[in-house]
Amino acid sequence: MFQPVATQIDFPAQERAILAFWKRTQAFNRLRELRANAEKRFSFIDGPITANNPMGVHHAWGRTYKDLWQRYFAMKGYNQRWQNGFDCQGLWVEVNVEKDMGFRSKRDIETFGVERFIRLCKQRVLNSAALQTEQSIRLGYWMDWDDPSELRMLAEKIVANPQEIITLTRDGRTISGTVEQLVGQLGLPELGRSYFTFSDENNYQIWSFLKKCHERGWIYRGEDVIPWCPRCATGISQHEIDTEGYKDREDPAFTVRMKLKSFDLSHVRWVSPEARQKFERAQAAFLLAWTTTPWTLPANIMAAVGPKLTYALVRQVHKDGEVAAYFLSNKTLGILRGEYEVLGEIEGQHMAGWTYEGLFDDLPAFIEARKQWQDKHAGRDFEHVVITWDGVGEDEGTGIVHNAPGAGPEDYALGKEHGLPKVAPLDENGHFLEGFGELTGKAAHDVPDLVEAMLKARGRLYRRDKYLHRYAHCWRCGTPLVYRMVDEWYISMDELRYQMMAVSEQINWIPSFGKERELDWLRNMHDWMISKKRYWGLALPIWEYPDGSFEVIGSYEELKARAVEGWEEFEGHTPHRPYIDKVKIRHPITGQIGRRVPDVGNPWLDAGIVAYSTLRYRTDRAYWEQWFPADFITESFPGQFRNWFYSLIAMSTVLEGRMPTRTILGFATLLDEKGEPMHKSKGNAIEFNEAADRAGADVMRWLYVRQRYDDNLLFGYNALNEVRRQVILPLWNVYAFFVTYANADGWTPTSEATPATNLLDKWILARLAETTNSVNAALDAFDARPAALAIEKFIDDLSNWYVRRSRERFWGSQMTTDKQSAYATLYSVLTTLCRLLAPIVPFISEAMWQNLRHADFRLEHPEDNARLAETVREFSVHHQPYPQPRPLSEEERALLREVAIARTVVALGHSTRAQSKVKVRQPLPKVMIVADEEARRAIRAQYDVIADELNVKALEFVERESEMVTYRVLPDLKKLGKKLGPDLPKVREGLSRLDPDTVVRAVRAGQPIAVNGIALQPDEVIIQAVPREGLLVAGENGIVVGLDTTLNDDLIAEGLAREVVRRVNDLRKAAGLNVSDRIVLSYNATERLQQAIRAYADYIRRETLSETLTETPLPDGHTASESFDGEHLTITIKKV
RNA sequence: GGGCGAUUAGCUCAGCUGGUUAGAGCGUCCCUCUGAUAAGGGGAAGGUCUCAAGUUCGAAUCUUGAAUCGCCCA
Repeated sequence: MFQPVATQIDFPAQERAILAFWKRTQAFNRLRELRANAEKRFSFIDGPITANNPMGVHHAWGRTYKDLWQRYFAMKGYNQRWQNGFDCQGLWVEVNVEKDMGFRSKRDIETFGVERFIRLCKQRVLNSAALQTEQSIRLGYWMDWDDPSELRMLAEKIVANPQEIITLTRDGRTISGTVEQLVGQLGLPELGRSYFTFSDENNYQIWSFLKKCHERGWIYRGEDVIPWCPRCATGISQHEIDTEGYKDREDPAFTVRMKLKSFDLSHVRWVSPEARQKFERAQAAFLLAWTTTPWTLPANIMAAVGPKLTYALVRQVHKDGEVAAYFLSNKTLGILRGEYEVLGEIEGQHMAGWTYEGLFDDLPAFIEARKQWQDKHAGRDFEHVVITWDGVGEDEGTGIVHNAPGAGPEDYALGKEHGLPKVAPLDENGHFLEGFGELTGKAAHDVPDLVEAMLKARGRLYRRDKYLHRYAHCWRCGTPLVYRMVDEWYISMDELRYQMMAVSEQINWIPSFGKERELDWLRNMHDWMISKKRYWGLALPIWEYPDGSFEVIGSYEELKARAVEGWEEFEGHTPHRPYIDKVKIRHPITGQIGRRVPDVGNPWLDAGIVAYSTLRYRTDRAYWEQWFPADFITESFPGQFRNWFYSLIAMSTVLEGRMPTRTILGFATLLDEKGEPMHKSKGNAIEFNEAADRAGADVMRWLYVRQRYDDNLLFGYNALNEVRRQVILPLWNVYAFFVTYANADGWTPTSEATPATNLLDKWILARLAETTNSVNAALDAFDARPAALAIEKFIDDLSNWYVRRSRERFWGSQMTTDKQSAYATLYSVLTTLCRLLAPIVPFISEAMWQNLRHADFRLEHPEDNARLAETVREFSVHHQPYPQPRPLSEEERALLREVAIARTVVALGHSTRAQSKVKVRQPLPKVMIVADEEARRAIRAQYDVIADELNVKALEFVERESEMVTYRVLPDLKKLGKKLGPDLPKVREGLSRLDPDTVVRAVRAGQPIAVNGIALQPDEVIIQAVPREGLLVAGENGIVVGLDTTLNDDLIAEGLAREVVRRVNDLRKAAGLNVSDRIVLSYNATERLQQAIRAYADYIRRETLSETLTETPLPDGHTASESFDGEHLTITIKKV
């Protein structure tokens, strides 16, 4: 006996029961044991999930793929590592801890204490990891998970007392150490389970990578002007400003007047001689420069003009009587206020070298800058000068760009190029430094009004406008960025770039455009900025000496050997600030004392090293060799070309010059059902837990798996419900159907396989083999969608054809050979299907498997679970071998074609019935079919099935086709187009005039046809059969089906009998009877109906499991009364 | 500013190298089956294929331009 199966089932509840079953039986550990000694290995490396917040439904998408292929290869017998990863270090953790603690700046952290702050960061990571672990388990994701309660215990203790000695157990072994030490060992061989990028090994492995870069001369300290987040007080690297970093923002646009000091008018084309005189009478000449970042104006050094642009010289008389001359691009005159007069024109290239009075030369910062400049340049001063730059446009502004080399990246490069000084106005919090007068201490984005007032006081403001543009914001905290001149550490890409491109070429990118994207990124990327002026992260292993030289330390051991100071304070701690900062080293030659640069590392270093750090590259090279490179990695595409994929490839290229993975699968972005990004603040976000509770993990997984990789996934409950209805429910219903009848018949699986003789059985087994082949091929190619679609089609065939057509075979009370065969076939199909489905929908496949294979063990009973795990070695569906592909026999292929044709005929028949409004319940004398020889063979073979489906007494092939169809003869355009060209319309027209029947006869006889003097070969025309009125044609096979709707009394009576059967069975259902319950039936009916019931009494009794059928009213029982087809019927049933 | 891609039914998308009547799923409406019943099946309505010009016997498909929207990079 199987456990009874409910058709109305709460799938999420069932999933929770399966999770409990897996936990009690340690099903995952059994799988690891079963595969531990396998020769074949499938190496998957997990891209670490940011351990910062709960997991979202977008994470579940990628994690479904990760689980899918790990399970698939496990079933195929491959050994695996099953290691999940958490990304732990970096600004995102700091930002959240700051938020929790109410910190507003780095100073708050310093006041609070860096050491305590780092502990809070570790705590947040551990708590998030615990939550994400629980959620991943809920998704059905099988990994070597940590115990969430252990992680929470560590999280609590890492703050309470990191030096407490504790003991953890693993497989009966105990491992002791301080909390801090053990946290630093998470994921390492001793403790196992998920890797954490904050682990000691991960950090030290990056050290050795950086040392290797340094040995090649690629590490350098560079001064640059970079995007800077004033809140986080750190640089934001090029890698991090992705499109999400840009947001619309309104800024003030200032047009300022820069008063010219020296200029050369010899190239000016004056509009008239008077114009020149007018210019000379003006009080002053100005450049009109434009900017949308007014806070950079106090750092202005230069003004740039486009060398090829043409500038107009205009004269304006202002209200206060000032007569001024202005230079601005002649395409931007619209920016001028009031009346103006154009005096002349000059090319930008002739303006180079002109000088102007600085806007803020009176500020102490400028006075100081001049002093320093003069000290360096033998007393020579610098001038504010006009330079030319191709980057100047005239679509907006004035065609003259103000330039502040200390406050903009292009400006910085231009300043360098022209040998001009840089005035850096901002401190690390984005506030003005000393020497900027009233501006000092104010935030860059807060000063427009002040700058406006200062410019006005100096007579330099021309106008102020509002300007809406896309502006870079901090990707973590959303603060608008500034540009700031700083020292940062870089890895030079000069050589590495090309090596990385070569490595990227070797990788199989899915979808294939991924490779081009990565190569494009590599071609264009700047040197890799690896430093961050923060606290929580990789301690950059760079020790600097007072003379500016530096060394890179490659390991813990090396540092220990080199340490001359502070080692005692550091020892026993993870390599994080502040302890690591205590360690000092001595320069081997100069003897100077070096201290570590305070910077931490770019977090992508942490994630990129995992192909080495988690595979024991430093400690167990043989192990590494076994698992490197990965066979497969997968992450969401957007962003990862510059992030994880990039850093993974970079580090592997440096360390080994090899690809880190053979295949990279990328997929698009998850959006809400309307196609909009999910945001908590927008209220359209769906929490993972909520989705799992409402829809179930299997349903979610199916939605993910059937998604196209390069399309965004529009995720929502409608889509989920669709999957449930189309895939999960039909599957479950077939299973429930099987169990219901098998139990009613007392059927149990036998070991000997009975060869299928019934055509339906043979057919569904062939379909299963066909499906198995497609699914294997798709999954081998890491192509999830075709696998899901093939299974969907199979489930549909199973449910809507095999089971529907086989139903009657399960009904009789006797156990016949055919019934035996039907049970055996359906059982075999279901158990194979469970295995086929297992990697995609691990829960429902397990639920079905356990009942089909281990019905004696109750899933919900812990004692049964224990007994099962003891007695059956491969007790879970996930321990089973995956269904293997096999070639189909010729007979099977023929059968598949045959059924396809039969189903076409049925579909056409149903369609004609619908059109003629004769319901299927009413038997009809015959259908007439036009079909070619192959189709006729198929139809004959499936005669009974078709007749029954269509409820007709006979199928009849129509010999004289003209009874049912007329013909249309068309030219085969593909063939004739090339051959005839412009003559085609003539032939086309001519052909349409010929008698179709004559043409058909000729074509069938293989004779050419003459059309307007051109001979067409038989294969150059296409003959279409056009069904006559009331008939239908199937396009592909040219099959035409017509219905004979003539009725006689007998057919009508039979139709009425079927109505009665249906209504009785409705009543049975309404009365809550079992399908096998027997009843007594009484009725009262109008005349014609009464006669029909009498005539078909046996049939009705049989179809309703009625032992008696009488007109004597039953005293009690369930009664229904209905009218149909002009008749009236009252029935009463009673269970016996 | 540069590069790439997209624009097809109310919605989400197919439509290969030009070819005869442009498809699917969802949604809507109608019908229907019923020992799977909080399902299943069938049918219908719905499209100037973003716009304009060109190439061609023939253009959703190729070319050019425009518009709009994405993505990537400055």
